[in-house]
Amino acid sequence: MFNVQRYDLLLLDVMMSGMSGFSLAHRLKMDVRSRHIPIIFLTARDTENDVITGLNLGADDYIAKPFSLRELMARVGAVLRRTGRSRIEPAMRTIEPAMRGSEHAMKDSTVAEGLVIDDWRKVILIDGVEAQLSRTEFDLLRLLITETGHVFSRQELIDRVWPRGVVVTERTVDVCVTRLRKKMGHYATRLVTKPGFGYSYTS
Amino acid sequence: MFNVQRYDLLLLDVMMSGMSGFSLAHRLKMDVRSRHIPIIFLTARDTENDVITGLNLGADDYIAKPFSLRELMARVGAVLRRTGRSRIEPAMRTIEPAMRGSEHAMKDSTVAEGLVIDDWRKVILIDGVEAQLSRTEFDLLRLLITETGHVFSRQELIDRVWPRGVVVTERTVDVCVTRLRKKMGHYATRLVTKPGFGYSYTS
DNA sequence: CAAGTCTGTAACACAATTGTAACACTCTTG
DNA sequence: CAAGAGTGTTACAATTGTGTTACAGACTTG
Repeated sequence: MFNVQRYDLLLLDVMMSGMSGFSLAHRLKMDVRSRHIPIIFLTARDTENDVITGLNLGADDYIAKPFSLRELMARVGAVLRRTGRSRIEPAMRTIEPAMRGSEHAMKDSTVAEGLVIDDWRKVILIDGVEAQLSRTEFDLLRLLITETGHVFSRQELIDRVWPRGVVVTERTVDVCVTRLRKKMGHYATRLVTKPGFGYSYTS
Repeated sequence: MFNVQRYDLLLLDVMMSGMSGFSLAHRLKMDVRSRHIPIIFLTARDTENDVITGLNLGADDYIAKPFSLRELMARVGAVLRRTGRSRIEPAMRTIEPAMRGSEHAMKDSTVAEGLVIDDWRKVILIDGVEAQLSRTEFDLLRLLITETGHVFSRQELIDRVWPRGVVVTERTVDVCVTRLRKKMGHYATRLVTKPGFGYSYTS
C-alpha cells in the first residue's frame, strides 16, 4: 500500500490476522518509504514485555484495550501534534467523515477484543452483531469490562450494579451472570468465575 | 452527461436506483473526463465498510443521514474551497436558483429516510404527505431524529423537550410516544422502546 | 474418599415496566 | 365565554424482567 499512498500515522493491532503488529512494524522500519511514520499500537495484552517491545520498535504510543474511542482520538491527535510530521488538519479531515456516522461511538463506547459496549444505543456488539441485554445485564457487563481482569465479589457487584437501596441475595448475581453468558455466544468463557471470590471479565 | 457539461462537484447517494453510488464513483474514476472532480457521498448506512469503501474511492466527504440542509451546504462549500478546483462563486450561482423554491428548507429541515421534519412550516412530511403534530410531539420527534440511534432516558427527554421548569411524570413521555406513533403510520416502528432504558429513533 | 461448600441453571412466581384508553384540566382562539 | 385542541394523570392490561429456590454437579479439604 505504501507504493500507492502516503500515510500520516499507523494504527496497528498487536494481534493482527496472519501477522503480528510487531512483525509488521519491524518490516516497515526496514523499508525506507515508510520510515519515520508515527505508529500507535493497540493491544489487549498489557504486560511489560509487550510495552517494551513496542517502544523499542519506535512506537509513539500504546493503547491497551479496553479503551474508549474518545481516548483513541485524543491519542491520535496528540501524536500527530507531537511528531509534527503532518499538520493535523488534513489528517483530521480524513478521519472525521469516517467517524461521522458513528460519532456516538465517540461518546462512551467501550471496546474489548470482539466486543463493543455501545452506551449510546444501549446494545452490545458481538463480532459486530447486536445483542439485546436487559438493563441489569448491560450494567453488569459494562462494569466488568471497564475493569477487565479485576475480580469483583458478589456484594461489590450488587453495590455497583443494582440500584441503590435494593436488597438482593448474592445468588442473584450468579443467575444474572448465567443469563449474560447465554447472550454472549462464544465469548461466554470470558466471564470467569473465581470460586470463593467472585467474577471477572478476562480477555 | 460528461460529454455535454462540466461539473464542479458530485453529490452521490450510496443507494441510487439501478446502480450504487460506489459503482458510479468507481466508473467515474476510470474516466479521464471526470477525474479529479470532488465527490461527496450521502448515505443512510453508517457501517465501517461503507465508510472505508467511500474513502478508498477518493470521496472528499461523507454525510450520513439524517442531516440538515444547512449542514449539507456547509460541507459542499468546504469541499469546493478546499479542492480549489473551482471558485466558489460560480458554483453557488448554480446552486442558489435551484434552492430558491425551497429556501426555507435551508433553515432547519431534518431528513431521515422517508421522513422530513420541516422546522419552517412546523410539519413533518411522511412519504411526502403532511402530518399535523402538536408542539410537544414535534419537538420530541425532532430530537429523536436529529440523534438517530441514541437511546434517551425518559428524564432526558423531559429535560430536553418539555419547557424548562415544568414537572411531569415520566409516564407522560410514554403517552406522548404513543400519540406520535399513531400519526406516523407505517413508520411507527421506528420509535423504538428499549425496555429499562428509554426510547430511540431507528431507521 | 466422604462430608461440606460452592457454583450452574431451570423453573416459577411475582415485580416492574410499558401500551393505551379514558378522563379531567388547561390553554387557545374567535 | 364557549368550543376545540392539547396535555397530564391514572388505571388496567399486556409484556418483559428479576429474584428466589431447588437440585445437580463441581470443587475443596481433611
